[in-house]
Amino acid sequence: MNYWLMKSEPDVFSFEDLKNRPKQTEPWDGVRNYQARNFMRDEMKVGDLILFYHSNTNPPGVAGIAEVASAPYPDPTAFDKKSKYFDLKSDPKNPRWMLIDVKYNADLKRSVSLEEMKSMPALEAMRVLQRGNRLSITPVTKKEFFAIRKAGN
DNA sequence: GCCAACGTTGGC
DNA sequence: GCCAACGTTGGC
Repeated sequence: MNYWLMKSEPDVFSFEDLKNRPKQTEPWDGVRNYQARNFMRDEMKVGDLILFYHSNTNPPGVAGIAEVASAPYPDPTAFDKKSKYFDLKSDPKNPRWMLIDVKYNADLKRSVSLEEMKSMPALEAMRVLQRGNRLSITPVTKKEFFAIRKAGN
């Protein structure tokens, strides 16, 4: 079992949006960063738990818990000329962009803000708190995951 | 809206 | 293969 943090701008797709989906599941499309893709393609397994993080909002922070709900498969938006994520260079026979489905897992009683995360000793080495970090998907240690879940419950 | 950080692109 | 230019991310 691995643990992850995934960023989303709540104006675009929020934790509540995920919860309100008919199957509480959403394909994590539009990722166009190779490191993030590699995590989805090579390392994320069904049942892995995810800290669903709201970025570009006030305040930023972890809004809830999600889980990995599928094996990796090609991102269909890469082949859709009308999509803003269309990628001419992604060959359907050899897809460049892979994704997994993300599913609602559990609410937190309250969000855990970035500011609060920065104050928690258990999160000192957490990747998303390091300076200049922009990666939208990052691995999280078990200790970090449970420290945040506990703070929000 | 600013801007630091950082990934990608493309000329050479 | 270098690196300048450019685009994006995301906190503030």
